[in-house]
Amino acid sequence: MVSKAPPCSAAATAVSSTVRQGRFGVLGGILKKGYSPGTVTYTALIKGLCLVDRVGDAAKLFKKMRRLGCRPNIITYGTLINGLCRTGNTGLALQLHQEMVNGNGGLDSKFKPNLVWYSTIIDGLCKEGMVDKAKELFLEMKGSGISPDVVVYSSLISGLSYYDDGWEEAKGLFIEMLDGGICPNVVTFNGLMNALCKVGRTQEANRLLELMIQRGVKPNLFTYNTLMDGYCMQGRLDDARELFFSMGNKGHERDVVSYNVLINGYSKSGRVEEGMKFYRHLIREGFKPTIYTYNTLLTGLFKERKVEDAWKIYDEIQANGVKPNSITCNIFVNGLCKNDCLLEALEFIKALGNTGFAPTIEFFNCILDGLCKAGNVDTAKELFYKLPEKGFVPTVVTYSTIIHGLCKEGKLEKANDLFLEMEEKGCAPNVVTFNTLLRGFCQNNEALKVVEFLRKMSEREVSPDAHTFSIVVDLLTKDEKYSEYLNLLPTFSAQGQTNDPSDELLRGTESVSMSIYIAKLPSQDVGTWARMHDMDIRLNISSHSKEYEMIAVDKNKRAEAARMVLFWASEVNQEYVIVKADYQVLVNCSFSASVTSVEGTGGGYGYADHLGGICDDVFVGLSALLLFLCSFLVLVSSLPFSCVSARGKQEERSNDWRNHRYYNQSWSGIQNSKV
DNA sequence: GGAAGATCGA
Repeated sequence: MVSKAPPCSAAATAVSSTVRQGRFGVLGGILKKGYSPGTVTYTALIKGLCLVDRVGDAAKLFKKMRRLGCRPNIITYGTLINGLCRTGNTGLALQLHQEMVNGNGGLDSKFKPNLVWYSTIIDGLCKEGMVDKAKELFLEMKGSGISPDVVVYSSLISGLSYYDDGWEEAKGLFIEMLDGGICPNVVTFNGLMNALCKVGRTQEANRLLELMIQRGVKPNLFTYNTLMDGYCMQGRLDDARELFFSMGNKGHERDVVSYNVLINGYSKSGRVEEGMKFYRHLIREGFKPTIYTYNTLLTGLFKERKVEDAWKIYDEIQANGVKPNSITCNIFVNGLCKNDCLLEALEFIKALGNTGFAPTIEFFNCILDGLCKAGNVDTAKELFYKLPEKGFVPTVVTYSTIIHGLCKEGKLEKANDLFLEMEEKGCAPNVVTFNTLLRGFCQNNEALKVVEFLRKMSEREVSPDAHTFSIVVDLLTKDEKYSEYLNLLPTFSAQGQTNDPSDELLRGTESVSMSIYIAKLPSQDVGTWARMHDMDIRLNISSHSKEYEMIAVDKNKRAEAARMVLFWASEVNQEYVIVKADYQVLVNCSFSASVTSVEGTGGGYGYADHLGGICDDVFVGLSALLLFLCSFLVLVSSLPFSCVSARGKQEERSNDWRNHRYYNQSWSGIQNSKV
């Protein structure tokens, strides 16, 4: 069917004005009267549907108009692309964009998108974390002769905060726009500050604040909330608090987000009581709490095992008319399971059924984990096998959870069987699955099994992570025969390794050293961790694995941080004795931090001397690890740090190592022991 | 004319 001439503009106007009110019956009326809608009418309808968030229907209508031979114009494309981007369907928007540029295989006319549409898609892509795609489009746009403006730059700069190292690129873009004569505005500054704060570079963010004031750009509420969150993430709660109270003086009243940020800071640092105080303050001041407020508080409460208080908060959510979301439900199910309130968790899920909330496989993963943690791995297995009947497809997480439960109870053979079963069913094991099994076998001193699974891992091209290394280190250091195992360790395939090997090596060694002492810390001692905020240490407590992960944000403070943590640990927990592995960590940290004056004797060397007295071959163990890392990277032929020295800024450090007597001594030891 | 920024879990 070919469309007739467009209907009279009066009809299109009627459609346009009524769709805005969401009255779509008008279209039916027009069709019944024998009018055939044209592009303008369709576009108006699509716009109306987008306005009331019925983007799916808008897309259907778009398809229909094309099927009926009515050609979309540039405004039709623009309207739909806008709607799709706004509702998190940027992938589809991108497809449309490409059709629009290429002319849909000759079916439709080609159009040249303008600045604002590029800006819309780039922003949408950034919001959905597809920053690489956004960068591609950015180049495409520049290639077609459109100069990006401050909005496009700002979108990209804030999008880059998705990546840990995004701040460097964000900074580059910032400089690029300055060079191009485009003035950054408050949004641009906020975006860059956020990228810096996300990785703990609050000092630089502060300098940026000064710069913006200098340039006459007035900071706003977003600026201060961003900075405050940066402080919180570093555990610098006192600074965050100070900023919170000083905001009023700077002419920016606090908003509910300011409260949320601070409450989140306290919750994450194991000081939920203080978070609660700010929550009460918020209510007293007449702010309306949001679901963020509650989710944050609940996370903190469950983390500190305050299940009763969590239920009280749940009542307050209802009382204050705030709508819980899927995150709230997840926090509850997870929190209850983790706090051994399995029955309550089941009740909770049952209650969710009445609210129309549909549990997902992730919910069952929580339940299964809860069952396993409570030592009911058999019940968990029963539930696990019932899931497919109910239409839930077990994921790699589901399998890994059960495998974890089995390993925990020493049922390693059954764990091994389930591994085979998951592969049979076509579910690919990931690094967590392997780590779980490896840990199980390590704890049982089954070195041959460890080697077998490392080999499987390499065959399936699953890249090991810091935990894998830490598990292997554990085996290497606790067993005298580590050099024998070392010869058995497979050489990992270089395929699938896209990262810069020297980067990987550095990350690997640093994470390993962290993991070692983390494993030795008293795991329930939240108070100790709270005292770390002066040290610029970002704390990430993973409730799932009940292990602590920490990153000293400032590399130069790592060694100091490690020392402090170890001594706190021995101070708080009388049973805690500093062992040789701890010294190893200190030495390793000192070197990796290039700190030269810890404990007076000169950084890592000082600890190395202590270490020498305790155990001469500790460095042999350390080098064994390095060698393992290197063989994994197929760098066996070169010295461990020769690849590192390729990076100019690490030159000094690698020399430190190579000249060090322990290092040389142990290196020759390893060379001899290698067949 | 339109487009951009901060807080929650796993």
